[in-house]
Amino acid sequence: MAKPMTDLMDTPAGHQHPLFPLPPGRTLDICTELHSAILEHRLAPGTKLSEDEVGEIYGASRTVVRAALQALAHSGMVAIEKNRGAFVAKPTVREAHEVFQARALIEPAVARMAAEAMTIEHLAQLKAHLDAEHAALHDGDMGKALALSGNFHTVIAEIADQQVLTQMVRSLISRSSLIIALYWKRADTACESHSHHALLKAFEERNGRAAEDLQKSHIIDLHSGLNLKQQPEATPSLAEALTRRG
Amino acid sequence: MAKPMTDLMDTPAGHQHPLFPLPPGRTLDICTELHSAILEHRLAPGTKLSEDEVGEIYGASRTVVRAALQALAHSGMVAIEKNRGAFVAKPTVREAHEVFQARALIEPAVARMAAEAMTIEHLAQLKAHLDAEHAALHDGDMGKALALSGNFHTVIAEIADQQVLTQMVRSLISRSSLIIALYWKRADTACESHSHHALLKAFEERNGRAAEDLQKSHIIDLHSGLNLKQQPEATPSLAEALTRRG
DNA sequence: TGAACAATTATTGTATACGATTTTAAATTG
DNA sequence: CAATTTAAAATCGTATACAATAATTGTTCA
Repeated sequence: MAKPMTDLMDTPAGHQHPLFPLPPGRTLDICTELHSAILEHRLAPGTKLSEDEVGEIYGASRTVVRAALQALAHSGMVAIEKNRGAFVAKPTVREAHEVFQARALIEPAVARMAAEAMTIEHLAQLKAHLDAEHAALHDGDMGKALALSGNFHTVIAEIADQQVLTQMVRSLISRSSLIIALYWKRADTACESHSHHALLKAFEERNGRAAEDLQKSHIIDLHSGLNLKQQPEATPSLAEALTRRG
Repeated sequence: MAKPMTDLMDTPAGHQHPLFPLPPGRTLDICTELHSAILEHRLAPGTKLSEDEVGEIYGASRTVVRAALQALAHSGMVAIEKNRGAFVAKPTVREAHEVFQARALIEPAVARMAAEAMTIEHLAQLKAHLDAEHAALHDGDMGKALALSGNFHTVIAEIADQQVLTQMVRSLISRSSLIIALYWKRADTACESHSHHALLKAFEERNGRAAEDLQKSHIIDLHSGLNLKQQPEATPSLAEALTRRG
């Protein structure tokens, strides 16, 4: 099944990062760093990302920080407002619905493709992922566990060997992390683990149809675990002030 | 059916362009301009986009041009290579397949949603679109006709009132334009018109299922109209040299 | 006391300058 | 004459400086 098409990217710009269309450099480093921080819920939605501040933290000039922030804006993780600056994005209720509707459309199909392309190495990779997630949960590192949980979905897309869809899934997962930070109502974050293990079982059996159905149910379940009846915060300015100078 | 949810974007950064997450300004202007030029096949894939050159054309500094080029890179229309500069993207055969696979997955579902949300005004909008396309074709303005043909798909996504999916469709359509520029083998570009008219009929009948099926067939047909057996050009350097100093 | 207004501060938008890298072309040599 | 080396030119990566805009603070007046 594994065709000799080993090179993933034979475009002239084949050296750039899969997550951001940027050449290697400090710009990409800052992107990756901020991206991880957001995925691990170390940066709350609405947090101001001052160019000077970020630049001082990472020892970079405003020029490169600006490029990083704009890159994150294109991924939907950062909102840039004219003459006001960049903020960690705060998805609306509507966007939350749309993101999970899109996931329910795309990810089941991707899971089916992944099941058909699954190799022993891929299965081991997914198992390691679940183990790492379990370990993080055991250590009480909720942020890391959540980031790994989201990354599980991205890895599935990578296994499906569909770069275009992988990029879409990545963006949707990242935004889902912000949505969960704002709207998650359940206390049990470990419930995901069950779905992921079930998915793994379908993958082991190379059962594309089962993987598709499980993934669809899983995403609908995640969607239903959100409290999307109200705005995220009644007093956003106050909360922002508190989170600002924690 | 038309709910009172009139505001499309109630996020704090609600003033930015739907196509690029950029605040209004010259950066967005240059983005829009280059984007149109690429969609109308006035800029060929592989064309070098020198920062100085573009900046001189639009009377802007390199700073703003860079931001525009990076924005286009995030949409997949431009490839940036380290220390070499920006080029109009040249999708590979693999990417061409993936883009149309993604379209075949997403756009039929979007068409179904659009059919369910269709109003009289939307139908008039779509009709006007087809008329404009027909007029452009009659005037021999192939580039404009092609851009309008692609835009037809985007408008459907807008009617479906799904911003997240609309952004994805937009990106896929833009890349499709580049793919068609490189790999299209049929001479009859007007054949699309038939499919679009058939879609319009399904929309008029508010037949979601029919719209979904028609859209899927249409995209598969477009995919099959590509010559994806070979690399786009045997002597790319020559062609690039010609387009460079036209 | 509270609201409206004005001056200050801080932050972003843009332009320009300098260093690093690549490309191109000329010059040299076998 | 062709291939290689070397030097020049062009282009990009980054930093910094200045201008424009928004936020803040302090003041004044009702």
